[in-house]
Amino acid sequence: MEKKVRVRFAPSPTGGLHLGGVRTVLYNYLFARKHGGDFVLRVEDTDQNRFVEGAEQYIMDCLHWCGLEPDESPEKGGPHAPYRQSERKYLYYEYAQKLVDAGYAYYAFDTTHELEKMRTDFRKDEHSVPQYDQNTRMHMRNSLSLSQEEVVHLLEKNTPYVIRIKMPEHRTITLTDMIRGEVSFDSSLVDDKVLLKADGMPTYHLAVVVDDYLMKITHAFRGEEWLPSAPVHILLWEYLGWKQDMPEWAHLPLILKPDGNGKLSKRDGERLGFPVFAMNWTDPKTGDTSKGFREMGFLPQAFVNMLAMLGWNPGSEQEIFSLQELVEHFSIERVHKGGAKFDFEKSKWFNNQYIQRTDNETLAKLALPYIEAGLRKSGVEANVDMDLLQRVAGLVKERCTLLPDFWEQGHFFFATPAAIDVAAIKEKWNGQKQQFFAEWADSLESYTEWNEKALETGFTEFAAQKGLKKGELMLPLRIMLVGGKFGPGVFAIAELIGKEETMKRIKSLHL
RNA sequence: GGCGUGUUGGUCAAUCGGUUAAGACGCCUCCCUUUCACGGAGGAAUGACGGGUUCGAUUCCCGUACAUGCUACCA
Repeated sequence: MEKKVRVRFAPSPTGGLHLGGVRTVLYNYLFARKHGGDFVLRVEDTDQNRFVEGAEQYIMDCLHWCGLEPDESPEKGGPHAPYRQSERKYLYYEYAQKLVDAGYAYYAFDTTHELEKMRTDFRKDEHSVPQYDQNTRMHMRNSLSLSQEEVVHLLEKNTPYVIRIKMPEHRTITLTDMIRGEVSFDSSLVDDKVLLKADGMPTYHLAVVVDDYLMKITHAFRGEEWLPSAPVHILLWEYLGWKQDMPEWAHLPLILKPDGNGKLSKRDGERLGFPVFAMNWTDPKTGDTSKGFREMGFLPQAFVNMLAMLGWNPGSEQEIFSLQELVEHFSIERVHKGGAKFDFEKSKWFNNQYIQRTDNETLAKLALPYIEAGLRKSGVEANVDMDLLQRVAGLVKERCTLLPDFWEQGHFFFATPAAIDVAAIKEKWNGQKQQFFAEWADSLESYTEWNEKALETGFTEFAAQKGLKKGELMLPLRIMLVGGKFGPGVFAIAELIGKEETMKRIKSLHL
């Protein structure tokens, strides 16, 4: 019988969750759902120096916002709890010790200074950087180079030590990656990675193998930056005697900066003016806040859809996918090998597409906070009629790419425009027009039917009566009602703001 | 420097050896709209470069270049 699919997202709680991280979550989630498997969230908090308060909760909040809920997590628990590596600390030592006993790993007593010295002393030329490996390990202080008595003595004295893997000399280690196919490494070129740190915590290398085994992970997705250390992990699976249970690997491509080169970083977002994190992230130490897609006004569905298409595509022309559709169409084999430059313009396009497809009632709820904030900012009492907001949302949604645009595009429905772009009509303005509008405004009083159609008909007839071209009057009317050259049809606007307000706005224009 | 990975238009990308090399974003032109958008029509790449293999290569192989990742008691 096939093993049940189990995947995991294993972030370090060190800061905000960026695009690449969310995409890794997404691919994990899609794969799990597609194969009826489990999606586990495991927190890799083994580095006490980099631990950031609140980061774990923040990550879970991001997953929740995106609608990518894990089946097992520190919060939810599950059959393999605990899901926080710091709470699993006691587990790892046993396996590290097992490796030492079997001769696959060794104790190393070197101090930071000794390591630094080795790296300068063994420097072969200007450019090469020596590493702790088969060429240097016998020159260091470890259980391979020291006599057994010395080792025992050091251990008894409680000398701080780490446990390092002993990389074999000449082995070609091959892994079959679901995205890249076969990738080979020469074991003698890989260094003796630290497995267990002096503080008793495992490094990523040990922890990921032990936990993936214990949690019965069948498919391991992670960023491409892990590919170089994959041979260490494969060896560990073998040395621990678990080779038949090793998950299938998939190393995901990186998300790159839109301009220049390199992978996308927090800095790029600040520099180029777009978010890099899923939600706002405030560093508790510096107090600095980095913008998030959520706060910028993205719909989570659009954000997720955009991310899915960054490095994967279904092979068809379809671009808009619900999460359910993504689950149906997703295949890890169609994930790209190469990194993709992030394009914020395309992200905005996705958001606009989603806004257009969202029903007015939902949109009104989403837009409400922005409308209220806008009103408060303009000193108007924020008492928004939800019924009106729904109709407004329907009218302006195709010109909104981000949620705050609902205020930009619709503020004049809720408050008399503060700024009137008189310059737009000043040149062609004259007394005749001034009079026309004054008279039309008065005639509005007698309208029994107040709707777009009646207004337009009435306006057209009135213009004809006065011998004026309707076309010359449309822009002025818009400026009076809206304040600028934008927005939905003028008569639809007049219908919504009502008779009284329409008359008031027309009459208040003086130039 | 070493090792790994990658390279189709400005960007995301289809093509699993034979097509006029899809489509989307962005850009430009036009239509619709006497606003702005949405929507619609159209315009712009010969596939990093050089060798092979093949009747035939963007698609397979090799080299070069470039890009990118790793090279921590960080993940």
